Amino acid sequence: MDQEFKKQETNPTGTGYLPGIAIDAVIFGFHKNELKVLLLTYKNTGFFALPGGFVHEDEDMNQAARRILLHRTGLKDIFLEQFYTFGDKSRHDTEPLKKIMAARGFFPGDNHWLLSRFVSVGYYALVDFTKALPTPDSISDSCEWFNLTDLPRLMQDHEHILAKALQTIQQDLDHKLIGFNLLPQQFTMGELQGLYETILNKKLIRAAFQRKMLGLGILERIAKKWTGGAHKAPYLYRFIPVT
Amino acid sequence: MDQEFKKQETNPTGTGYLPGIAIDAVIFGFHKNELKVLLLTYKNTGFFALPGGFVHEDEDMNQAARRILLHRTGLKDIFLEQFYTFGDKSRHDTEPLKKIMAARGFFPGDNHWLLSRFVSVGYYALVDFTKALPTPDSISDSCEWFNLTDLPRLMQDHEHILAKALQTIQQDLDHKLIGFNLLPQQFTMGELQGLYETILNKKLIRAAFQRKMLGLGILERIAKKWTGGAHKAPYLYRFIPVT
DNA sequence: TTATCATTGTAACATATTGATACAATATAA
DNA sequence: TTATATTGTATCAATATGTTACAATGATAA
Repeated sequence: MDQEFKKQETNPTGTGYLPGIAIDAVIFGFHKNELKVLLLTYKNTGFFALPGGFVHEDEDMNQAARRILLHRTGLKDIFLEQFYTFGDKSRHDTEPLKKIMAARGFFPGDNHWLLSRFVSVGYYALVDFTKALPTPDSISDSCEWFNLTDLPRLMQDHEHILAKALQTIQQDLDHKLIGFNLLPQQFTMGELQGLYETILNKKLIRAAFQRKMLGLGILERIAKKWTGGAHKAPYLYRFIPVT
Repeated sequence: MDQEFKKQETNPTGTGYLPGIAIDAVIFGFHKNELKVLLLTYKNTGFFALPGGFVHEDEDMNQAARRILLHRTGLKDIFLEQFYTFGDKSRHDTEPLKKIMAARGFFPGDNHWLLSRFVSVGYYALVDFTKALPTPDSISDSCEWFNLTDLPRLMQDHEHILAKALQTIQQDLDHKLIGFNLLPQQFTMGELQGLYETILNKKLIRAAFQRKMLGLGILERIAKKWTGGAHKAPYLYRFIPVT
C-alpha cells in the first residue's frame, strides 16, 4: 500500500478516486501531559502536513479515513470522527504539491487531477500514544509526533484545519467522553485530569474532578499502581464502555 | 438564476461546477409551536427532497450554500451552519435523478456528470418563518414548509440527512443559542419556551426556564404584548446580540 | 361593574451540582 | 524512623436547577 501515491501521481485523470475530494486527518495523541499531533514531512521539501489521502471509487468516505489512519498509525478500531469540511476556493494552491512532486523528479501537466481544486473533509482521531507506530510512506521521509505547543509551519490551510479539530475536541470532551481514547487502558486519576487540563488548557479542581469522574459510573478501580514517586500510590482505573 | 438546473442538465461534463460535490440544505422554520422544514417536489415525479445545489468553480463552498439558500427562501444574512458531510457509496443511486430528468423530457447519457457519485455537504439554516418566502424553481413544482412531525418520504438519503441536522440543533441549542434565529425579532417568553420544547421534544419547567433565559443577560424586555388571550399580557422580548 | 378565568412574572424553598478547604492515609527517600 | 509529596475523601460554601406557590393582570361573561 506504499504504492498509493505513485498510483495517484502517475494517473493524470485520477481514475479510481473520487475527484476533488481529499481527506485530512488530525491524529491526536497524549504523552507526558502533552497533546501530540502526527505530522508528515515530504521528501526534500521541508513541508509539514497533516496525513491525508483520497477516497476510492468503491469505498465509503469514512472507510477511506480509516484506511488512511491504518497506514499512518498501524491501528485499527480507532476513535475517528468527521468534524468539518473545508471548501474555500482559497485552498486551491498548487505550488506546494508541485514542489513535492518536483522533488521526486515528477513534473505533472497543469491539468493533472492532483492540481485541481479540492474540498477537504477533516477527521480527527484519538489514539493511544503508546500503541501507535507512526509510519512514513514512500513520499514522506518522516511521520512523527509533534507537541501541539511546538508545531512547525504547516502546508496550505492545515494549521486552520488543526485549530478547528482542537476546538472540536474541546467542545466534545465532556459530552462524548472522548478523552479516554487518548489514554492507555489503565491510568491514574492524575493522568486523566492532566489530559483534561491539557486539552482544555486550564486548571481543574482536583477534588471536584475526581468526584465527578467517579460519579459518572464508567470507571472501574483496578489495583494500586506502584510508582517511583515518594508518595501514596494512586489507584489504576479502567474505562468501562457502556453496555 | 432559475436557469441553474438547465445549465447543469445540458452540460454533460459539469463544466463550471466542482465535480462530485453537492450541497443539501435543511432549512428549519418555526410556527405555531411546530418545527418546519422546507422541501421541494420535483415536477411530475412526486419526489420530495431537500433543497440543494452545487458549488461553482469560483466560489467558496459556504458561499454556494448561501446562494442556494437565497434562491429558496429569498433571505440573506441567515444563520447557516455546516453540520456533516455524507460520503457513503450507497448514496449513489441514479434512479431518482433519471426519473426527474425524464419527467422533463431529458434523457442523459450514462456518464452525464449529474449521474456520477456525489458526496453531499449538509448545511442547516434557521430562518424566521414569517419572513421566508419559499420559491420553487424551474424544475420543482413546489417548495413548501412541512411539519417535522408529518413528513413525506424523502428522496435518496435525505431523511438521514434531516435526522442528523435535527440531532445537531438539539445538541447545540443551549450552547450556541441558535434558537433565537427561528423566532421573529420580538417574541414572548412562552413562545421561546415553546420553541425549546419543540426542538428538544420535552417539557421544560416554566419558572426555571424563564429564570435561566433572563439570567443569560441577552434578552431585552420591550413592551407589553396585547394579546387576544383572556389572561395577563406577557412581555415582548428582543434578543441582544453580543457586542 | 364585577366576578371569573387563564396565564404571566417572580418569590421562596428544596435539591443537586460544583468550588474550596482540610485532613488522614501512604509509598518512597533519607 | 522521620520527612515529604501526593492521593482519596469528607466537609462546608457557593451556585445552579427543580418545585411549589401566589399575586398581578387582561380578557370574557355575568
